[in-house]
This record gives sequence, C-alpha cells and structure tokens, in this order.
Amino acid sequence: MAQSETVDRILDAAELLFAERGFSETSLRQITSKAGVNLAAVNYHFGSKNALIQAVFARFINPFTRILRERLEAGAKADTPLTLEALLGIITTSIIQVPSRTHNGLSIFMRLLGLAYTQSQGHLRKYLEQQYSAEFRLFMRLLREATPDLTPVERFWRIQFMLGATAFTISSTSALSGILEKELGVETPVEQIIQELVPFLSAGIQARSLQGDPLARRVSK
Amino acid sequence: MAQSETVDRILDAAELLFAERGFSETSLRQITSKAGVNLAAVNYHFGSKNALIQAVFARFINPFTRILRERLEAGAKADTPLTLEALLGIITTSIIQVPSRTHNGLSIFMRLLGLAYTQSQGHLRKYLEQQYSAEFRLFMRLLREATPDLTPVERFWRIQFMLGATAFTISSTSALSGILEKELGVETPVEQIIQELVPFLSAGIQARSLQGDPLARRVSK
DNA sequence: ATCCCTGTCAAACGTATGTTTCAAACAACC
DNA sequence: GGTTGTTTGAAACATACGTTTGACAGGGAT
Repeated sequence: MAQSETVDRILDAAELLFAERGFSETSLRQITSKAGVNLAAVNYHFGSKNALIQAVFARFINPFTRILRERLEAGAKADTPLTLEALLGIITTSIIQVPSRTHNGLSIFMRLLGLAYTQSQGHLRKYLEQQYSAEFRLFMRLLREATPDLTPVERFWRIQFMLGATAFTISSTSALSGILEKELGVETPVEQIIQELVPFLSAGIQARSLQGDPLARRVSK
Repeated sequence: MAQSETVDRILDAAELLFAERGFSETSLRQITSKAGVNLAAVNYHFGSKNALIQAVFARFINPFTRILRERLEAGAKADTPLTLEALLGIITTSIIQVPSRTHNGLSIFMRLLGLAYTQSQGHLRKYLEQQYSAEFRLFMRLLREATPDLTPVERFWRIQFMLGATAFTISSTSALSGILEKELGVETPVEQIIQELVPFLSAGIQARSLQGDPLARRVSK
C-alpha cells in the first residue's frame, strides 16, 4: 500500500539523476537520499541497480510504445504506403504525446534514450531490444516502403545516420541548450528540437547518392 | 628513456578500453594490466585518470586539427565562399588522412569523440573546448557562409544533427558492419561510410524547414 | 665512486560502491 | 488480540576504485 509511495519516489529520483549524470556515475546512495528513502529500499523493491535502471525505462517507454504501435499499425493498414515525412511524423508526435509526470519529463526521457544507445550498458540494450523488437521491425518495414528508391545498403546506413543524429543530439540536449542560449539568446524546448529534426532527417534519407565525384553535384533549393 | 615505451603502452590500452566500455566503466587496473605495466605508472606519468583521458584525446586530435586547420584556412582565403559540399569534403578527407596506428583507429577515434560529447565528463568537454576553439570557430564561420539561407537556430541544431550522425555511426562501425554483412552479404569500409554520409548530411543541412506547419504544434508547458 | 634524477614495483591507503543482514515497525486478517 | 506477511531502518559486508607511499634499480653527470 505504502509500497507504491517508496517505489515511485525512488523512480522519480533515479530518472532525474540518471539523466543528469549517467548511469554508472549515479550511486544508489545519491538516489535514495534524494528520494528520502532508505538505501536498502532499492534492492528490496527492485533487486539490483541494473533492474532499477530497466524499471526507470519501462515507466517511460511502455506508454510511448503503446501509442506508437497503434499509429504504426493504422499506417500499415492504409491503402497507400506512408510517406517518409508521415512516418517520421508519427514517431515524433508519439514521443511528444507521452504523458509525463514532470514539466520537462520529455527532455529527460530523450536524454535517457540517448544514454541507453550511447552508453555501452549491455544489459540495457539487450532489455530494450527483446522488449520492443516487434515495434522496431514494423517501423523498418514501413520505412522500406516509404523509401523504395534506396538500395538496401544505402537504406541501412541512412537509418544509422538517422539514429545517430537523434540519439546524439537528444542525449546532449541540456548541455547544448545552454550553449545556444548563451550564444544566440534563444531557448529551444525539446518539442522544437524534434520538429527541427524531421526536415533534416527526411531530406537526408531521401538524398540522391553521389556516384562519381562529390563536387560536381548541385543542390536543388 | 624507456619512458616513452610505458607511456605509449598505457595510451594504447586506454584508448581501446575507453572506446569499448566508456570512461567511468574502465578502471586503471584494467588499463595497466592490459598494457602490462604497473598500476602506479598511470598516476606517475599522467597525474590522474582524468589527465590520462585528456592525453588519449590529445594524441588523436592534435594531428587531425593540424590538417584540418590548414585546409580550412586555405578555403577561407579563396575568393568565392566554399560550398557546403566542399566544406564537408574538407572535414571528411581530413579525418581520413589522419595517420592512425591501428587499422581501425578511425572508428575508435570517432567512438571516443561521441563518448566525450555524450558522457557528461565535465573536465573533458572543457578541455576540448578551450583547446580547439579556434578551429571550431573557423569552421562555424565557413559553414555560415556556405548556408546563408538558414536561420542561426536552424544552423545550430543542424550542426548537432550532423555531428551526431557522424560520431554515432562511425563509432559503432564495427558492430554495424557485422550486422550489415550478415543481412545483406556486403561489407563497407569506413571510408565508404563517410562517402555515404556526405550526401545525407548535405541534403539534411540544406533541407527546407517546415514552418507554419500546424500539424504538431503545441502549447509550451 | 658518489650523487641524483627518472622510472618501476609491490603494497597499502582511504573512500565509495552495490548488496546483505536482521531487528523493529507496520498493516491486514482470522 | 495475536499472528502473519510486508515494508522500513541502521548497520555492516565485501569488494573495487583512484591515489599515495616508500623501497629499489639503473644510468649519466659531477
């Protein structure tokens, strides 16, 4: 009963600290002291630190995956295949629409996602892969249909470029926003960064590949 | 005398292990035992673990920056401003031409760069920024001239996307190449991946931004 | 030969980590 | 009201970490 109280306090503190400093750099003592609970509570409720990390993710990702899957399946059922922009739009709006407890829950979520991909936490990647492989494969199928002109090799690498741009940017958002604000006096909410990403990715993925020398190609504007 | 021997062995082992597991996840004992030197050697030669991390970077980045700066300055002296493709070409070829000790030194380098950006190692970011700010600013100026149509905010974020796509992809090359080879029976050398990158980035950076798109606009918290 | 500087080595230091233990407090049920 | 199962609490556990120490070896230089 009072159980959920402690569990939630731990999850709240953990997700904040993880996003701030990374996984290895955050100790259970920092988490429990910020949460105002006993140190042993983590191991009692979650079993281990790794399990806590996965639980933090599950709380974020499960709602997102549910929303995303619905939309992807709706898109897959349509008569005409989705355009690339529509496909990317589905993902971004799904992310944005995940209900978040805190006011900047989204940026924390994205930062965690970036960390997960970047930081070589074997257990986390394995967990995410086997947990959400169905959605990932569906997305890949739709992407294939949306970019019929690409060769498989081109498509493979451009997916990596896309993932890289996204994960990398988002995972360093907090630091970057600070720089941008200092230099340009502007502040960019995560929602807008995601919006900025779509045209970039869309154009990049559909770019004409250069065969021959790179300098001869002209850009259409 | 035999000094350089030990220092190099440490740097070699450290750069490999850092790239493999990350900075916090790699202990000095792992490094020194892989290098076959005494544990105390790190603190003797470098002073601290953080200083070792910075030294690993310096060994990679210094030659690259030298090559890059020469070419950028040459490009800046020309009468007509560089095209975006030419600018990106300068960077990619500079990266490729960095002499590397090992056969996949390039992918290690990029992986480290990605980690530096992502892992919130304050000292490292500070070190890199103040060490190579001149080259970075020059590049930014040339990029600004190459993309006069972008707003500053757009340009800022697209640079991040570009960095992300590059660092992320190249850094996980070894793993990704394996996947690609298994699934498509093709093998892609790093140099070709970089070639694949140029059109992607070029098109992405110059993409028309979607503004006034009411689709996913949202009230800020 | 003596001194000194440099580099190596094994051992220890102090601290922080994740995890376990076990008694006490609590709530729920018969 | 006593019993049971669940949750907290303070303390200890074992281990791993980065760093420091002091002894020792090898050459050059004086």
